[in-house]
Amino acid sequence: MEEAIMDYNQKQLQILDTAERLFAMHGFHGASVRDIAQEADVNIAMISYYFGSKERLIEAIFLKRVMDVKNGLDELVKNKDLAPLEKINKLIELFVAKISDRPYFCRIMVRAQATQEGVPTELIHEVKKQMYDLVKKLITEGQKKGAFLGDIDTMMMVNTLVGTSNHVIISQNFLKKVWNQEAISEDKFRQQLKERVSNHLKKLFKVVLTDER
Amino acid sequence: MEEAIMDYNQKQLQILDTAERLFAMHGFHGASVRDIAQEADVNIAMISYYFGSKERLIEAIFLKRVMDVKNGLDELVKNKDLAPLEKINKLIELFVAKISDRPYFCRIMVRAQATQEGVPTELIHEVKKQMYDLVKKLITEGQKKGAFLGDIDTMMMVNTLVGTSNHVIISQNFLKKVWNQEAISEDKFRQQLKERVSNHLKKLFKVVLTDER
DNA sequence: AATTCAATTAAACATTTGTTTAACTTAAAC
DNA sequence: GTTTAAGTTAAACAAATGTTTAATTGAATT
Repeated sequence: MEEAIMDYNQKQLQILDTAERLFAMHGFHGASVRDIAQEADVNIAMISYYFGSKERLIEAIFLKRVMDVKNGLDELVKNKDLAPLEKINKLIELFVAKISDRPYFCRIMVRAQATQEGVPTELIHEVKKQMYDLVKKLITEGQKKGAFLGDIDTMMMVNTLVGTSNHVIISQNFLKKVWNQEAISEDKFRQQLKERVSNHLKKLFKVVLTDER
Repeated sequence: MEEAIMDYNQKQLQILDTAERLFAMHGFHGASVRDIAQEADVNIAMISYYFGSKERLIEAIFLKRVMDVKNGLDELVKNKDLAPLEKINKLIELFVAKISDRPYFCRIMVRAQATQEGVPTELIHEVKKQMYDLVKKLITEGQKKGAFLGDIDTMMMVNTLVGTSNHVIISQNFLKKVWNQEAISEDKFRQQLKERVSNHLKKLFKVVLTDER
């Protein structure tokens, strides 16, 4: 991968950030290059100049963000001295924090999984596979140590972790309305939500994986 | 709602079905009216003739499908004589079956929740609210009868139900690859998946809501 | 001071977009 | 058989799309 070490200049970062937001809110085809250029306050030709094309632009966004997630997962594996359930809890915290802090990219990811609209499918599958394998490993380890129960649908647990987290993030606006929390600030609400979904998932995994409550 | 009772003719149904599939796979802006017309084997002008515009076309799709879900939920409420956990199980079965049998619409729904790309937001919020209220009611009832535990984050349980189901459906292709099930047919696999996610969620709810395993 | 090359721009490019038009066909109603 | 209205069509429409061009600026290098 040629662009593994990419240091973008200020203007390139403006473009990337704006594009991420607009792709998330209107979809790949719904966000025009002109809109992106205007909101990023750059000339429209600069996008082709720096990134080559619209497709390559969203690819750059993916490369930038997916690497983050991968590195985060790797970091977790190194923690050898944690108890099985503590490792699971760490993973939940880390994953929820990651997508909660990048709600725009989370939306793009969800879209990309639902379809294949000009998005690097292999990259997504790769990072998803990594996630599946990690959870599988953590649960199997816990079972071998006798800390976790035997009959667990590991794969479905991953789907619950990822699916619940994603759903909460993308439904943020709806939840804010339903819970009558429209007064408090965006950031504050996101922080609360992060906490709540994190605790919810931890409890869920604990009660499913172990005998304790 | 003027179009509550809409009986579409053959050609209109062709358009609706094709549009549902293409909107799901390429997004609202990614699927052109020309593509839809061509794949549905109708003249392009027929879409404006029957539905007025592209926006009104996707609205028609939503009206057609969302009503299905609403009616399904209403039907469930009538079952008075079921035990609390059996009601929950029934709800899970019904919900999973509904979105599993309509994977294209499921994808459109997920997209629509992630953003607001020319889609009737109120309609979605309405049916989501209904879902939330129903689960809340079922759990509260179970708690009053002493069948369910006390400290339950009801809202997050809904997010787990909806989020997990949606995620499994939209990740279908990925799961098929990861599990090396690429040999079996599309329908067969979807059936297996439906069964599996349904059982998973039932077990999840049981172990969280009650003391039994 | 002259040269070099990346950065920046407005304008133009060819396609594709959603929608409408106006002519034509079909088939039922009178 | 004529009239009426819905169904159907190819063509045309203006607007928007992603991308490229060719000219110009800027600043560093020679």
